[in-house]
Amino acid sequence: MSASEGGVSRPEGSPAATARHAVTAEEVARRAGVSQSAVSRAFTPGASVSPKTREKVLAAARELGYRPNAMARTLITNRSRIIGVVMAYLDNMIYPDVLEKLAAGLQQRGYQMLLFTGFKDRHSDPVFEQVMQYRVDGLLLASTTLSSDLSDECTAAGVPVVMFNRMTEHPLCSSVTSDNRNGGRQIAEFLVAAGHCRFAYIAGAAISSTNRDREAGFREGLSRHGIERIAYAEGNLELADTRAAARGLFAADEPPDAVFVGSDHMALAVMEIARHEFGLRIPEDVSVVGYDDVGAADWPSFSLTSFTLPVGPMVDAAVELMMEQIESSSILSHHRVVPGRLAVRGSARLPAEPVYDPDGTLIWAPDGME
Amino acid sequence: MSASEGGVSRPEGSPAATARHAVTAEEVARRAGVSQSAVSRAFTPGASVSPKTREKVLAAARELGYRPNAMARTLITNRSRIIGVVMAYLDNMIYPDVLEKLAAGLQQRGYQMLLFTGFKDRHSDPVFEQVMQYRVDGLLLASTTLSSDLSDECTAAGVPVVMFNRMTEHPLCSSVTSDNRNGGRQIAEFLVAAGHCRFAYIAGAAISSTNRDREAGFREGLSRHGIERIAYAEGNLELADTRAAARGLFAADEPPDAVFVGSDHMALAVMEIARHEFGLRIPEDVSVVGYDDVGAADWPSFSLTSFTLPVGPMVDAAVELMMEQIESSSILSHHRVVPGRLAVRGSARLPAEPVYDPDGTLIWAPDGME
DNA sequence: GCTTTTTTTGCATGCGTATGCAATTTTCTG
DNA sequence: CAGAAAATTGCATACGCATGCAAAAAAAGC
Repeated sequence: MSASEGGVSRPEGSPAATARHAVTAEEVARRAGVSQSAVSRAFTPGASVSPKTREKVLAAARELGYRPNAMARTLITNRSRIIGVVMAYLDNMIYPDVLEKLAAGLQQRGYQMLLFTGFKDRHSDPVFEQVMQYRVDGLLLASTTLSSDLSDECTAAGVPVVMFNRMTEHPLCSSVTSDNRNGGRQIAEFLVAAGHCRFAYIAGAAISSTNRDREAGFREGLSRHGIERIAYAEGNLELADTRAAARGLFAADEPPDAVFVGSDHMALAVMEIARHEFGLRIPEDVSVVGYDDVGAADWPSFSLTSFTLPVGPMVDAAVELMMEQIESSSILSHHRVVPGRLAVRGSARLPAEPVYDPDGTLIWAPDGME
Repeated sequence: MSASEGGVSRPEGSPAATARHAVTAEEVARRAGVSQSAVSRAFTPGASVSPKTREKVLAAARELGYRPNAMARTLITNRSRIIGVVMAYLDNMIYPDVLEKLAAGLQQRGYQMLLFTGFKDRHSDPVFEQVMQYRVDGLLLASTTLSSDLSDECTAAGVPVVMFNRMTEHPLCSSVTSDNRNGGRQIAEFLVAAGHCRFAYIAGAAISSTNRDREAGFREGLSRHGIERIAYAEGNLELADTRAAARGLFAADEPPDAVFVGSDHMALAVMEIARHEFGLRIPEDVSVVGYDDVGAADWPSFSLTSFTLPVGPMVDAAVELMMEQIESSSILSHHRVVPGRLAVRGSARLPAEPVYDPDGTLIWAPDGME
């Protein structure tokens, strides 16, 4: 018996025995006295097996520590039960939330998640090859887009693509977004009603549909009130850029008295700059409104007025859209827009009167009114 | 030709043609006029193929849109090149960061990540079966632990387990943690040096090794100065619980003048409560110190003094540990502790003199001193 | 040019499972 | 209890690829 050091850490060269031989259905079959087919069927819901054999099989499986090999199954069924999830970055606090809810939703339907992330800035194309080699049953893209070519390849391979929080003009993708345009417009209405006159918009990823729609809605809303001059800067979803953008706006000759920031993630940074670098009071000196309604928006320090990104319903919609396509093995092109609402808090001045959308829906009313 | 509606959304019943027949190595072989083996070799780095045939194969593959089937390969090689990552929740902002860096690190080495998350509170055991069916080459557990039985099962299956930010007494797991104990102690030294006298500790997950070590270090440090009475409450890593814990502490007859909160995630919530519910000034009335040094700790609104969780180096260590075990197909039990340092900001009163650890290392010095 | 050595290639097989089909057993019907 | 119908079972095969082995081709040595 070799002397062995005490303590919790073993020396490098003393690996535990490594069998690395997984138990197969064959072995279970032998043990249970049935055929391999029987074992397979015992593990396939709805297959034709008598309760008696199923029991025998399950018992043998338990004894041997058998676990069906998902890879082998995939080879036969042509279904991996894996969804490829591409999420370039996770900075924006909504994405961890999305990830959790998504995982739960997929898990519940027996699907797993192959995650691709951590390649901020860059395009998704490089990871595409990898994803496809694993024969994912579907592809969910969040915080990123796919080139048109690759999208075609998915279609050719029969892999449905669902874009989350991004639209695409590509004809064979589905997408789930919040009501960005309406959100932008309602924020405009709200700010105008509060009597603001110098507006600014800080963009997220300028090329993304999400940003485009929020901005378009905002401009549309202001335009209805004859306001066309809107200070503009790009935060690019990066905190550093956002801070620079905010500094530029607040340092201007006529600084804005109302800023709509394309996402809460950036809006919080803008608030910090306004207060601590420019000594501005919020909302007395400047109103700040965000979009997404992340958890921190509700913290007293920020109390950020924000338009809700309904993560739960959006994830549900995305999962449904995905499952629908997988189960019917057909590529659809549905675009689901999930409504949100303006969460009014303290970072923006309150209007004196109720505010209505052009279509007549109530955006906000003072306590006790309407 | 059937009439088709215009617009971006197609009616439900009009799926695109779905081939769902992936190109196989066989087909590529035929097209290139070689054997299937040749195709396989053309795609296997280091295999024996002449440049000429490789070119022919690659050309044919490109024309047909061939992509090796990772599942089939796994079946043969017994290597999935997939790491199962279990991360019960992502609330704590360090975890999205971990996820990004981990994905990047694994990707770089040709590995993918099968993510399991979104089952807050519950144990990891239920998802375990799922993970194992996909024949992951390794298992990384963060923000969760595995029962001893399951850990054994991994060993039996030859799957290395690396715990991230958690230790385990199980003999056949590896782990990577920050220097929790030292962190806790340095924080104690720092607070004592600043002249505090009524201390409190708010725990994260009371059962976790991470919390245990941070707390032990903190108590040890205070004990060195004869301080044994420490107010205690559990935040349980949940914001709601944390707020309740903070309320309890600040509402006490003798509220603490220095609070060490087991993680920044909770510490920020504690600051909010202190300021906005109790009107306390930080650090004049109470010092708050956290652990992790998340991004928001550096925001001016918080300026949270915190002990660094060195995410980058920790992830690197975890990946290395994993690869080492996979490549040698042996289960090791290494425990790596990555050092951090106290990031001193404004949420805790500053000592007048430099602060040293018992072992002599400098924890902090006033500007211009030492 | 011919033998020896090295490189390249194809053949055949197996990885672990699902499933159509035919054989067998069980259940039902009268 | 016999016969028909239904349920269960095993056999054989295929999924797409990697790899040992032997055959063939190319390169090297003389």
